[in-house]
Amino acid sequence: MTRVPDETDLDLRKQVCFALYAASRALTALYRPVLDRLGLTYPQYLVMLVLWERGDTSVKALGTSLELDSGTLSPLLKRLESAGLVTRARDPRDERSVVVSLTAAGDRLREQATGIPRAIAEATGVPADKLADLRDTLRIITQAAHAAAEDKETT
Amino acid sequence: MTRVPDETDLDLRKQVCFALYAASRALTALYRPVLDRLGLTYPQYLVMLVLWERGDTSVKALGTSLELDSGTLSPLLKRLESAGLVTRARDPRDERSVVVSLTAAGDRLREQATGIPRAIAEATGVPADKLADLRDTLRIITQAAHAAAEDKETT
DNA sequence: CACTGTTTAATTGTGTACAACTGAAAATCC
DNA sequence: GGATTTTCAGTTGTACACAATTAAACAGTG
Repeated sequence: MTRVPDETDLDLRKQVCFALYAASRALTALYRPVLDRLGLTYPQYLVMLVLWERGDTSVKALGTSLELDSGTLSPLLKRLESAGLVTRARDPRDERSVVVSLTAAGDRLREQATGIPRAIAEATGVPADKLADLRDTLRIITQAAHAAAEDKETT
Repeated sequence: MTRVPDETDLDLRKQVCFALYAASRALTALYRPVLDRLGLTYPQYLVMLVLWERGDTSVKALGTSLELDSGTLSPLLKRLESAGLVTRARDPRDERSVVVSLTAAGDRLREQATGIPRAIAEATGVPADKLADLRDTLRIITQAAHAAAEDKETT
C-alpha cells in the first residue's frame, strides 16, 4: 500500500485521541437517557458503581478508582448527598479522610442499574469479545499515558 | 451499608465505557503540557486542526466535524478570537451562518503543532498499526452509538 | 405576498474536569 | 517533643459539554 507522506499528520480523522474523545462522548450520550431515569449523571453513576461494589469508600479511594480529584468529587458527592443517595462523614480514625456511604435509597438504586451495562453493550452492536479486547487496549493506553505523564514530572 | 457480591455486571473494571472515559482523559492530559505552550486547550486544538485542514469553516461545519454544538463552540470560538487566532463573520450569502477564519497568527501556529500527534503517539508506547486498529474500532462504536441514539428518537 | 416551518448561532443553566490554593490533620524528622 | 513535610478534602476560577430556549434568517407553500 502506498502511503502518502504527509509532512504534518494534522488530519483530524487520523487521530486516535479524537476518536477516543468522540467515542467517549457518544457512549456517554447513550447512557444519558437510561441514567436520567435513575436521576444520575454518568460520573455520578461511576461513583455509585464503586460504592455498590465496595461499600463505604473514602473520597481519596474514589478518586484513585475513578482518576478524579477532590475538585471534581466534592461537588459531585454533595449532589449525591442532597439527592439522598449517600452520606458523608469524617473518618474518626483519620480526621482528614471523609468516608462516603450509601443510604438505603442509594442501595436500592442498584437493582434498577443491573441491566444497564448489558443494554448499552448490545446497543453498540459490537460483539462482547471485541469489546473486551477494546477495553484491554484502552487500559494499556491509559497506563502508558499515566506513565508518560509521570516521566515528564521527574525531568 | 452491607454489600452483596454482585451477580450482575456492575463491575467498574469490566466496563468499556469507563475504560473509554479514563483513556480519553489520560490522553488529553498528555496533550495538555504540549498544548499549553501553544496557548490552546484540547478542544481548541481540535478546532484549529479543522481550520488548518479546511480553511474558512462555518460554526455549523465545525460542529458536524467535532460533534459539538453551538453551546460549546460559541464561547470556545470567542476565546480563540480574543487570543487573536481566528476571526468570526456572518456569511453574506446566508446571514444565519457564521464563518470562522484563521488569522495570520492562527496560521503560523500550525508549524508549532506539526510534531504533536507523532510525539503523543510515541509517548503511549503503542505501535502505530495497533493505534490505527484502535481508532477504527472506536469509529465503529461511535457510529453505532449515534445510530442507537437515533433509533430511540424515532420510537 | 403572508404563513409556516426549518436552520443557524447564541444564550442560559447545570454538571463535570482540572489547576491552584487553603486549612486541618497526620506522618516524619531531628 | 517540636518543627517540617505530607496528606486529604474542600474552595475558587477557568473551560468545556450539553439540554433547552431564543431570535434572526431562510425556504417552501398556498
